[in-house]
Amino acid sequence: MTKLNRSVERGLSILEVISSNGVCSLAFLAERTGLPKPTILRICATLVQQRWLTQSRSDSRYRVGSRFPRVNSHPDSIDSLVEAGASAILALTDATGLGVDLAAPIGNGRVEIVDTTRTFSEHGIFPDCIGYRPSPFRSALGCAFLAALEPEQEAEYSARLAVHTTGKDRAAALALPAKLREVRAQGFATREDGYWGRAVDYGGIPSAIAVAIGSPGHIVGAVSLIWLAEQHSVASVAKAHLDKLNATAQEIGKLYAANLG
Amino acid sequence: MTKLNRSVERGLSILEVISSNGVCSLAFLAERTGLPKPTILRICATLVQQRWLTQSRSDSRYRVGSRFPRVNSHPDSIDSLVEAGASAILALTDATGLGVDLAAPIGNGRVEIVDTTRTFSEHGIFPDCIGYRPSPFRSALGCAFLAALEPEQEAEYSARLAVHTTGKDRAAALALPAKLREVRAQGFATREDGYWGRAVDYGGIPSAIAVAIGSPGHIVGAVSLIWLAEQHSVASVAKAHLDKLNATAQEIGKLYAANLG
DNA sequence: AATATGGATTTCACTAGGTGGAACGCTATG
DNA sequence: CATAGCGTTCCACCTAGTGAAATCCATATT
Repeated sequence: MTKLNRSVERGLSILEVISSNGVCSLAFLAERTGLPKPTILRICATLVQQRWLTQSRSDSRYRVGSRFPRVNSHPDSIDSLVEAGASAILALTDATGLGVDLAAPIGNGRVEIVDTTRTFSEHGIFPDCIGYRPSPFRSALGCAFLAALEPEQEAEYSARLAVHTTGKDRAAALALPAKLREVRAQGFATREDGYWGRAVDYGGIPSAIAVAIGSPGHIVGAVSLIWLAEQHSVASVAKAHLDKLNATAQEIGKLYAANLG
Repeated sequence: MTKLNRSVERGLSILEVISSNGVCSLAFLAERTGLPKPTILRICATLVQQRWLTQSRSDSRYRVGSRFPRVNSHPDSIDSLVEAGASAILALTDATGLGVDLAAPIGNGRVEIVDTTRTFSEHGIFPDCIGYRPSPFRSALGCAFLAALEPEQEAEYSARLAVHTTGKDRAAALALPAKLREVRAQGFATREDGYWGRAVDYGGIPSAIAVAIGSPGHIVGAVSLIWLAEQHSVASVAKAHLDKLNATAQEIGKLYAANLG
């Protein structure tokens, strides 16, 4: 058997973690890959130098770079969505007292968080989530997006997503059809219990509900309300704020369409 | 300065060569990257094991695998094009005595060779080119395709292509606008002198002329005539066969449209 | 202001892991 | 049958990668 190259293996696993999770800190990469930090630092430095990754100047976290052969993403449409959503999500935060996340599809059935109103002092949840790509199966945003798609497109994406799925996500992927039926029935998606429930990353375990933005067959994103699980139940937040969340989604959708037209 | 990781660098350069050139043999990779073959073999074995590459069982050449975050390709439309072109390119070979290549766009401004009539004994040029992605700037097929696009789409693609361009291709990329004007003026595209002119890969230095298939704004591919440079000049082949080449392109375009309708 | 915390980064001695020239086996060509 | 070029294997060499520990640095806490 031909020998393999360990460094290349490690480089690929880092690329895979970043490409499926979006922006990643060194510590997060260490946790996910099980590699020592200096090793990751050197490999990431190489990837950055080759522009497969870029590194944020302020917090030195990594995300995919210009040379990464990405699935056709539409940076323009992401910009439009952020612009369309800016004031609406602030208003929703004011009205509810909760954090609001805005996510855009990135073309492969997944979404990426593109804006947020979270602040640590107000919502007890760390705000540095922009660029993060939550699980398509287990997160509120991811499920809201998938549930709103036309059946054919949903089938195509979920088949493609299943290929790259491992570990806990695998189980969630198998349970997806049931979950999406539930989402459609109740009119909003929820974050799976325990999903990414590392208190250290949030300051506390979060709960969230999310709905899609757009009309069936042309979904342009998703918005969510997010709060500390210990403070409110999903049911109570849904009862109190779901209508506002839906109104916000519709407003953003309209504004988005208007901006493009 | 943080140290870099040489193996990772090498792995990336291999991925880049394969992703832009399509199917690649070990020897081709060795030539392009300047690395010794055993090193490439080990790195490719790693990439194959991680499914970033697949290796053809018959001739052990490499191409992108299921884990490679690929640009959306359209296998269906490629199939249609091959079907639509099959008899037409055979007829063109019969009529001209030259080799004919058929290429389809892969969605990022580049084309991939999807069928050929080349046989070594008849045309003195090796036929194992299917799956290969010729340079968008320097090959006849690539330029014919770009020159036929609408200005906006051409601008978008060439901007995107320029990002990933290095070495000799970089110079060619800068000269592209002039080259495309020339292509439009004379009605066909030519292979750049010396482009991949390694006699060893062809049995001899080839020349080629190419035209696009389709109507402006909806280009579905390109066809080329290819021959040994020492046997005919570009001018003489164009004078003798350009009309047949154009007729073939039109015929394939019509058939393609009919098959889809 | 001082202290504590938890990241990112640097250092450095060690040696596992990668290297590549040379040799091999195979297949197609002449 | 000889040749050429390919992918692949071998293996002695030693560099290039490693990772525990130390250091730096920014932010939160007292």
